[in-house]
Amino acid sequence: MSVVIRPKVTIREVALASGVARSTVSKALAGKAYVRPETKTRVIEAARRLGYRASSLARGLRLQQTWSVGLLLADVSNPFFPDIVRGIEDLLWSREFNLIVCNTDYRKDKEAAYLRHLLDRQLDGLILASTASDSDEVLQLQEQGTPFVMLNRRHKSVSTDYVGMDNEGGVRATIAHLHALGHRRIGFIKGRADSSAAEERFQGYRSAMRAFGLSVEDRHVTQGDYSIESGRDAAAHFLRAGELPTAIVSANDFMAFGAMGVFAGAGIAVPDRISITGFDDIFVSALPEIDLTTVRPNSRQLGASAAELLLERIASVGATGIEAGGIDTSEPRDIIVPTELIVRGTTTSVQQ
Amino acid sequence: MSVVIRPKVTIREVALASGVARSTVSKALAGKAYVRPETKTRVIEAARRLGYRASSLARGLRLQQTWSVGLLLADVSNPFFPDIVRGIEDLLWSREFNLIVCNTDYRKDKEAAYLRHLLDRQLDGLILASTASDSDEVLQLQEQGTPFVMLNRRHKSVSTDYVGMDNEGGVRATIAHLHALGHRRIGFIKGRADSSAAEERFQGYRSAMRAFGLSVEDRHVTQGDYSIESGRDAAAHFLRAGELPTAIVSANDFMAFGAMGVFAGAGIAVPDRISITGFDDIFVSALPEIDLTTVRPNSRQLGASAAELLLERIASVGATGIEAGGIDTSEPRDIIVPTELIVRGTTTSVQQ
DNA sequence: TTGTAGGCGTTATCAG
DNA sequence: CTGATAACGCCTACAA
Repeated sequence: MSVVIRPKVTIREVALASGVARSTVSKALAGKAYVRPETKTRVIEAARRLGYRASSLARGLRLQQTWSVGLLLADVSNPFFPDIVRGIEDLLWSREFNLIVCNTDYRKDKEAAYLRHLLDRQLDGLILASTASDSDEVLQLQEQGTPFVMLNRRHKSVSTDYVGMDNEGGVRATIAHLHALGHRRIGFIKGRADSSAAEERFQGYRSAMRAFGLSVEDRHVTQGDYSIESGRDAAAHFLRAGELPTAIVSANDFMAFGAMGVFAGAGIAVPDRISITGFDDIFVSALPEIDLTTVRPNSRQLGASAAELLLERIASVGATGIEAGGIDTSEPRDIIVPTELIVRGTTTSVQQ
Repeated sequence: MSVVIRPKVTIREVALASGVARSTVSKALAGKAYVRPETKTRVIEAARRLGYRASSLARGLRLQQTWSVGLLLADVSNPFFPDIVRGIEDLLWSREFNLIVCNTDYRKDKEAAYLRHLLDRQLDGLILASTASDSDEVLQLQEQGTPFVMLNRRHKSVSTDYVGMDNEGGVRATIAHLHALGHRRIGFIKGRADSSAAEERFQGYRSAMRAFGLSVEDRHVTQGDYSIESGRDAAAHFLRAGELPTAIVSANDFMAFGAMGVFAGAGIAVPDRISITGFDDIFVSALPEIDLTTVRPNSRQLGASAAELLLERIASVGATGIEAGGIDTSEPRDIIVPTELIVRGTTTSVQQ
C-alpha cells in the first residue's frame, strides 16, 4: 500500500486559502500586531481547516531559538536522577520547552563531546548535573553567554547560577536526631571525592559534631564513592577499626545499604547494635525490608527549580539581546532546596 | 562586566576566509563532491581556525530533519524506565541523534498534547512506550508516515514496528523453576489491565501451568496494577482466599515487594512458607535485604533495540523519499528481547 | 572543479 | 491595517 503523503501545510497555503499575504497570516496567528478582526478570524479559520502548524524549525532559524534545553547528567539509570529529571521535565513541559537528556558517565571526554554537540543544536540553555567541578567547558559557556545552570555541583573557580539541596542542613538534622537518641560515637561515610555535594554533607557532619561537642575521630570517617560496594567496604573498615561507632551516617542511601548488608552478615543487628542513616531517600529506602532513616532532598522540586531558574535566565538573556552586543550581566543566583529528615527503622536509641 | 558576544560564525565567514564560495565550503566540509584537495584543505583549515560549526537548525530546515527522536513514556521516575531510557540514549548518541524525553503519566490527554507538540518539532521519529493500546493517535502517525516504534505495548488493531521483551518466556521459566522445586499450587498477581505486556505475562503463567498439568484456580489469580500497594492488596486477598498457594508469581517486582511485606507482617516466612517471584529485576531486587527471585528483561538492550529499529525505519523512509510521494512500505518488524530468570532467595523447595 | 541562484518556512521591518 | 521584501544559515541543482 503506497499511501500518498499530504505534505505538511505551510503558512503559504493558509495565506492562499484566506486571501492574504503570508506576513499577515503570521501576524494574525501570533496576535501581536494590528490585524482587522475580520481578517484575523478568517485566517484563523483557514489555518484550523487546513490543520496548519507552524514549523518550529523555520521559526527557530528565524528567531534563533529552539525551545529546547539540554540536561547533562551522569546516568539516568542511577536512581538518584530520575526524580530530578522528572521535576525538570514537568516544569519545561508547562512552558512548552523540550528536554534533551544526555548521559555522560562522569567521563570528561563524553561530556565535552556532548557539549559541542548540543551547542551545534543551538539549544536555548543547559542544565549541568554531571560536570566535573573544574571543567574548562563551563568557563567557555560562561564567556560565550550560553545560559546554563549548575545542578548539585558547583564549579570550583567560577561563580554561576546554582541550584542545590541543603546538604549540610540534612546531615546536621541527622546528627541532631542521633544525638537526641543518645548516640555519641557517630561515624561517617563520605561520598565521591570530586563532588561538591559530598563535600557539603561531610561539612554538615563536622559542624554538627562540633556543635554537640562530639569529637570527629579519623577512624570513624571513611571515604566512599556513593556505590553500594563502597558502602560494604566502609562497613568492613569500621569492623576492623576497633571500637565500633554506635551510629553511622552515610553520605547517600546506596552506601548505607551496603553497610547494612555487611553488618547484618557479621551478626551486628541494625539498629539494635548500630544505627545507620542515609541521604537521598531513593524509593527503596521506604520499603519495609529496608526502612532506612534518611534525608529526603525533594528531588522533583530540585529539578523544577533548576529548570525555572534556567528559563528565567534564558528570558533575561533574550531581553538584554545578544544582538545588542551584551549578555545578561545580572548576578548569578543561588537556590538551595530544603531537605527533610525521614526517620524510619534503622535508627534507635543507643543501647547500654 | 559586559562581555561582547562574538556572533556565531557561519559558513559565510569560512567562505570569505578561505576565498571560495559558500557552496564550495559546504562541499568541502561534507566531503561528498569533487573539490580540489588543495582547496579542500584550505577550507577545512579556515573552518577549524574560525571554530565553524554548522547550524543544525539551518541544515535541518533545508534537509527537513532534526536528528532528534522523542520518547513518550509514563514516568521516568518509575524504576522500570530509566534503564530503557539509558539504552535508547546510548544508541542514539552513537549515531549522533538526540533524545527528547516526555512523561505522560498514562494520561491520554497529555499524551495527545505531547504528540502534537513533537510533530510541530518535526522530530525524525518517535518511541512510544506509554501509549494506550487503543490510541487513535497511533493510527494517525501511521497514516501520516511518521516513523515510530512501539515499546512494550502493542496497539490493539494496527500492526506496527514493535520491540518488547519475552514476557511469556520469562514467566514460563519462572513456573518451571518453581515446579522443579516441587511447587504445585502457584498463584499469580496480574499487572495493569490495559497493558499488553501484563497480558503476555499472564498468558505465560497459564500456558506454563497447563504444560505442567497444573490447574489455574480463580482464587489463586488476582488483579494488580503494578504498584507496591496493589501487591499488598493481592497478598491480603490470598490470605483471605482459603488455602494459601505455596508460591506466588507476581507480574512485576513492585507487587512482589508489597506482597512480601504483608506476608512478613502476617508471620508467614518467605520463602520457607511461601515462595515469591517478580518480574523486571529492578536494582533493588538484588539487595540482600530483598533478594528477590525475578525475571530480568535486559532493559538496556530493549531500549537500544527500539532505538535501532527506529533509526532503520527513519533511514528507509528517507530512502523511499517522502517527497517522492510514497512512504516506507516495508513490513512492520517485531523484535523480542529475551528475558532471563534470576534465582535468588525468595524461592525455595516446597516444605512438606 | 567552482560559483550562482534558489529555496527550506518563518517573522520583522518598512512602505503603502 | 496589509503586503512586499529580506533574512535566519544551509544545501543542491545547474551553469560556468
